[in-house]
Amino acid sequence: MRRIAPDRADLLSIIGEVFREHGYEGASLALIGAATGLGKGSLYHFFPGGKEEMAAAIIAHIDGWFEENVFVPLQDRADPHAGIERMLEATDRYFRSGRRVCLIGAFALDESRDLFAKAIKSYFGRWVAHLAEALTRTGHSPARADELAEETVCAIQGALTLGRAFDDTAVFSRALQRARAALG
Amino acid sequence: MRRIAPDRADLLSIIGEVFREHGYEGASLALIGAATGLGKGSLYHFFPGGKEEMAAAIIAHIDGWFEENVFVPLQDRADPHAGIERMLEATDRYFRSGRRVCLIGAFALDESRDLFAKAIKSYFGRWVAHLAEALTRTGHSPARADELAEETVCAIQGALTLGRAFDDTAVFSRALQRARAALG
DNA sequence: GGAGTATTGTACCAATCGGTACAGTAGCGT
DNA sequence: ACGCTACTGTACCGATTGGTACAATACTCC
Repeated sequence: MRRIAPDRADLLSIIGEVFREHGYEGASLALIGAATGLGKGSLYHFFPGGKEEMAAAIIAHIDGWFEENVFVPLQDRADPHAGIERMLEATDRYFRSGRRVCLIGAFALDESRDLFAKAIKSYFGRWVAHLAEALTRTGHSPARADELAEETVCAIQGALTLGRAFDDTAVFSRALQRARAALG
Repeated sequence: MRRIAPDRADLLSIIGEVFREHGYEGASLALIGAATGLGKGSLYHFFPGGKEEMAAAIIAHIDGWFEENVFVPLQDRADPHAGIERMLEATDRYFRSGRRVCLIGAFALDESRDLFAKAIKSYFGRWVAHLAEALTRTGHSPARADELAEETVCAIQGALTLGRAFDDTAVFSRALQRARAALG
């Protein structure tokens, strides 16, 4: 009966979009099934832990992507400026220039935060910490680097919210431009 | 059978907290009933349109609060600096120094945005626009004022997200301090 | 105190929720 | 061709969802 042989990464991406669009509560198994083309049988075969395991796997998947494409570049000791630029590019790519919303940010807002608090805290914590370290390498004082890093991640998250509210991707582009100027 | 005679504002505040905490989908009538102490009979008496009417009424209620406490002060033509300071104080008060999350921002992220798109867009739009006007009065060019206003509202929204992720109200306080410095 | 309205609890509804059980099929290695 | 595992569809579960109906009670004004 196998229709598609979806590798796990594809599956996680699809399910991730459902969570992104509808939130944790709103993402029903019916919606997930429709989006993936999989019945409950298959879904529970891949994720015996059900919805909660799906969400956890997606968070881990996103976390892995950021680790590789955002956090690792920031640790470039040779050229911190290049690392920061690569982070901004990866961020723009990931959020599709503002067309996409931050799933982990959305989870942070409502009650689903309690289920995934550790992972959420770790994700944002590493983002800020690695950016701050890169900024100290570009010559900023540790205190100033912490401040700038937190400000930048706040600006990105806020721009995703406002961009979505206005249904206008330009908000996100402008925020990234400002970040580029402030960090450069 | 009447136990309490809750005025509508109190009722909206209580229900608002439920939506804030659980999101639109997650805020079930059972939760709302438990929080307010009202049965379905009463709830549907006050809000014949059900959950959607409740959410719309809450958005309007919040909108009204911001209109009065945030947007009107920003329109102070005599002393724009004082208006901006009053906006920052009201914002801090409203979000309880970061302990509270922005309901309208949360709605903007998930699918419930589609139901309330107009109201959400208007809320953030007026916030940015009135702040920008105040900034032109303090001597900024219109272009620079728009930029600063958008940046500030993004920073506030982002700080609410990060503050909640870290479970740390200091994130929000620092963001407001930065805003104060940038706008002053 | 009586009439009329505002408010309430309860019973009920079909639909959907997340989750389980399981028999059956597909695909693969041998 | 065989057996084993991976995968899948379907039927089903109890609980909960948002919503309706309505009779009963509380309150208000005359």
